[in-house]
Amino acid sequence: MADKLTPRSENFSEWYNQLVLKAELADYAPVRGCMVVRPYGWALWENIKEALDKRFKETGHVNAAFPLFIPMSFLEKEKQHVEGFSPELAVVTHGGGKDLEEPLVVRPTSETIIGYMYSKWIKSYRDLPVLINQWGNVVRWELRTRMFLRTLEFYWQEGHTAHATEEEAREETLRMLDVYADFAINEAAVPVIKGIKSESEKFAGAVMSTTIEAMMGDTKALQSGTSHFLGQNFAKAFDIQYLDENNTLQYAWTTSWGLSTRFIGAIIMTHGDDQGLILPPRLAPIQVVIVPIFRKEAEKAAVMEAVDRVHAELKAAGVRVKVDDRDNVTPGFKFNDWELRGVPLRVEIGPKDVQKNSVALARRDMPGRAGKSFVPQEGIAATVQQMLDTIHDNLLARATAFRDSHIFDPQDYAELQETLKEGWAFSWWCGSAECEAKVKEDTKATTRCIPFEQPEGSGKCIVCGREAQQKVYFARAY
RNA sequence: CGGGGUGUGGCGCAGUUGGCAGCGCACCGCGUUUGGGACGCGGGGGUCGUCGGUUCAAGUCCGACCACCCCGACCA
Repeated sequence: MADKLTPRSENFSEWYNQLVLKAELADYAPVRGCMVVRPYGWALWENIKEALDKRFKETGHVNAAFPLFIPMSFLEKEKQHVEGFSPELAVVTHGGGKDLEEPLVVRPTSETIIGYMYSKWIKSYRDLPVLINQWGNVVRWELRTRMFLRTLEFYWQEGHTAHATEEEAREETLRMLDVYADFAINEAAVPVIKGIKSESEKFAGAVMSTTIEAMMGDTKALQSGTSHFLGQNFAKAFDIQYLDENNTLQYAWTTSWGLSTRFIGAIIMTHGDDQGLILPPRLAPIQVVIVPIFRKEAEKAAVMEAVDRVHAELKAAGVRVKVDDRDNVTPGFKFNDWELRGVPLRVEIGPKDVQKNSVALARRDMPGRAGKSFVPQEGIAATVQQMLDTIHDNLLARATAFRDSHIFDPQDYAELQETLKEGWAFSWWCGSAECEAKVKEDTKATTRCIPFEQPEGSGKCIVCGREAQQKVYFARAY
């Protein structure tokens, strides 16, 4: 169950794969490219869902559920959309033992079917805005798959909104990107950069795509959430029209935004170390594990009394806590086991602690002796909660420092190529697709985003040397 | 779809010249252990990826197929 994990520094990719399996987040399914999300992984996803859902509700959104099957013809109504998605569609041609009249696409995303419904529901400016989110699964027939990062089927949330004006829809797009960034930073301790996708990187059918980009432990970039301004593209394709105050027929303006189980990959690759997973305290399914330690039966009663008392106290304070009372493995084994699983804080209670009315605390973000401290049982709940916050802050600070120390400002194209082997480049870019394509061809790195935060002035494009008005992040990406 | 690799108890693997299918881990039982991955003894578990061929005899040789993993072109 818990034999040695390949060190992260030795082989990042192998480390990731082993970790997902050993920490029991997920397992391979009998179908290529599909995964089973195991209870521990799903509990993590449930906490992600909860944190996001709360934010969606606070910003006025409601949940609904749209069907898994979409008529093939719907996908074809928006030109860019069908071009973008047709290579990766799963199509159902049979049902109930018969050929279907029209093939059904297993949704790769739901803009089309939701657009169709919105055209039925929206008649007047009084019906707007429509702010609906859906939690569900989608299928994209990817060629190359990896657990959580890219699987044929994945779980996500997709928000779909319709507005009376362009301005309002653009505001919504940015508002939800802010929600994602707030979630990533304050719940997952994953630092992200907000920005706009280039034309070649944007969502099929969008006018503008925005993204939060995070740097993984191997310095590759991961798009961790996206929010799209769809203009009137889908409104025109699906005839989403309303009468305005002046009794004039207008097309609505729509947005969509999504964050998927891929984010679990972001958490793993941002925080994990050679010992295994490190889960951010606010999302961890188990925030604190209590390991009882005793030699003889005589010691057991006193130790367990203290364990039960601390357990009850933490539970009452709302801490997600588990007592590891397995009697077939040693405490040493348990330490390693829970470290592998990324539990942020461990409480050890043994005979010495019973004597001194103390417990040993071991924080996961600081392995070994450095992360151990001995604290009184008195006021344990407050101590633990404070420690969980400290761990969150430390994880965020550490990840931010790592990222910032791997973002470079190359001075010429040769330097850019070198830079992209060991981090990101933040460079002036003229905006042309040719320059973007050249970098991709030479380095495999793509533009990740044009960040909202831009320096003053202008510069020369790192590729072609022409005048450039904006800086962009180049990086190898997942 | 191109390149590489692997299919043998749950997992990781060994299996020589074709001749009784093995080892480690995990699992079950008992006992001793328990503050950083415990130990002893005793157990259970396999139509060797599939199909076909060669042979007295195939995990092993030959052929075909299938699956999965890794690396590339596309993507949340």
